Amino acid sequence: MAMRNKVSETVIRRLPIYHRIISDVITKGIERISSQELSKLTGFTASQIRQDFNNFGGFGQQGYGYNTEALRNEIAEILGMNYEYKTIVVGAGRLGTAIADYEGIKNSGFKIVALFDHDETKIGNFIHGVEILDMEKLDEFVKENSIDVAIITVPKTVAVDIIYKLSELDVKGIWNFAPVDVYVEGTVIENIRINDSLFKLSYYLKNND
Amino acid sequence: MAMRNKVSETVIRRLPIYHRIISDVITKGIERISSQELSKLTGFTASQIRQDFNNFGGFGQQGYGYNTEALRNEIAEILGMNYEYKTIVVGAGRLGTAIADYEGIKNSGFKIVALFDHDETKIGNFIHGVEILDMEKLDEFVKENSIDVAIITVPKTVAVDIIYKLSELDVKGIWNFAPVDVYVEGTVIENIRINDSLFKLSYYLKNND
DNA sequence: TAGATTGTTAATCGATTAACAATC
DNA sequence: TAGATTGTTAATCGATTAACAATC
Repeated sequence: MAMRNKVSETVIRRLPIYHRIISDVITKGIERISSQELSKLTGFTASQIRQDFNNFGGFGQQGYGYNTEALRNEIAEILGMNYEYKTIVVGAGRLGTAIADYEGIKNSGFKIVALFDHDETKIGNFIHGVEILDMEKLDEFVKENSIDVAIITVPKTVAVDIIYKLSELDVKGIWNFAPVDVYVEGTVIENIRINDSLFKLSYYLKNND
Repeated sequence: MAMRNKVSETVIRRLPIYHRIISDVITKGIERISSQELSKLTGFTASQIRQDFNNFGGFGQQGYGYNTEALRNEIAEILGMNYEYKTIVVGAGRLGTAIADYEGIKNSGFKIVALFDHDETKIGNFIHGVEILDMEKLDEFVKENSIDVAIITVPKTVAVDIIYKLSELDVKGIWNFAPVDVYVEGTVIENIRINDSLFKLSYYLKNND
């Protein structure tokens, strides 16, 4: 799988969907699948699916389709799911601990090594074997353990400063759950605007047809 | 604000962003704003912003720009944020309670009236004044209280069945956090694939330029 | 009025779909 | 081989950007 011209974000957004659906199919013991069948499962057109895959190289075989195992591995490789990222969770409230607890995280290559919080009643507790540390020790910990990724679940008011600081400390990726968009040169930031999705629901509740 | 031709989902997805940013601006006491200034704040082009708004009617004034208060109200109206939806949370684990607890929910017109769980140690507890009820009573409760919206935070394995059931019980909207895509005729379902966003992060960590 | 900025039409760009030759 | 289905080019569609007349 050689990487060529920049692939558009529209395509990247579909890759995790392909990965999930192909994984489901593999679980059912199915070894090959055509773009036609994938179309039924994903709702995308067969043509689009072939186009998407061919951004990264030819994964299929004419007259046969795609081998499900091979296809899943290719997509996992493209998405970087085979790497391990040392990850911390900043903010050990309900959301932070929910995320630390979440099955999907572990299987995706993000290894959570610590949580951080100011609350003294929380410090020292363990969430699924991972300790909650004092927020005061954040800088030191990040430096000493060369942390790759931080998941931000602190309130909006402090989130921005923490993200700037983590960027300076050379954290490479940020998964930000605080409802503010932050962009920092040289750091990959995914802003999760959970609220926005709720408004979308609200819109379609009103304009349902 | 009269509604005309179907507005594309691309536009709808931007509306919550406009709403959030205009709200911030209002907090700062700013009363008018041009598409040019909004462009700087949102990262969308001024032209696109004007196009987006004009899907719903002319909110601005030539030579002046947009009145921030009026604009926010128009967008809130379009998004249906002025309605109140009777909402339940199905699954009172860490994620379910985090969501029930979440500031953003209350301000967006979704009023959480109950949580549901099987776990007897949780039943009867209160999260921010909202009681956790026995999952067995879900059907009865939904019927008697004409629930509009359900937030699903139960595991994947049971999520699909619960969503089908809720649809039959006439719940109008579903905010689904289980990592399965569900579509049911006549019910508005927003599937939140929190995992997919993580994979996107993973991709950009690998292909950062 | 003159200046500013919208609303809207036209031009461009990018993404999706259709079609089919290549080939397993 | 014949049938199936990919990989890829060309056609279409939709979304974004540019431009500017309308007008506050």
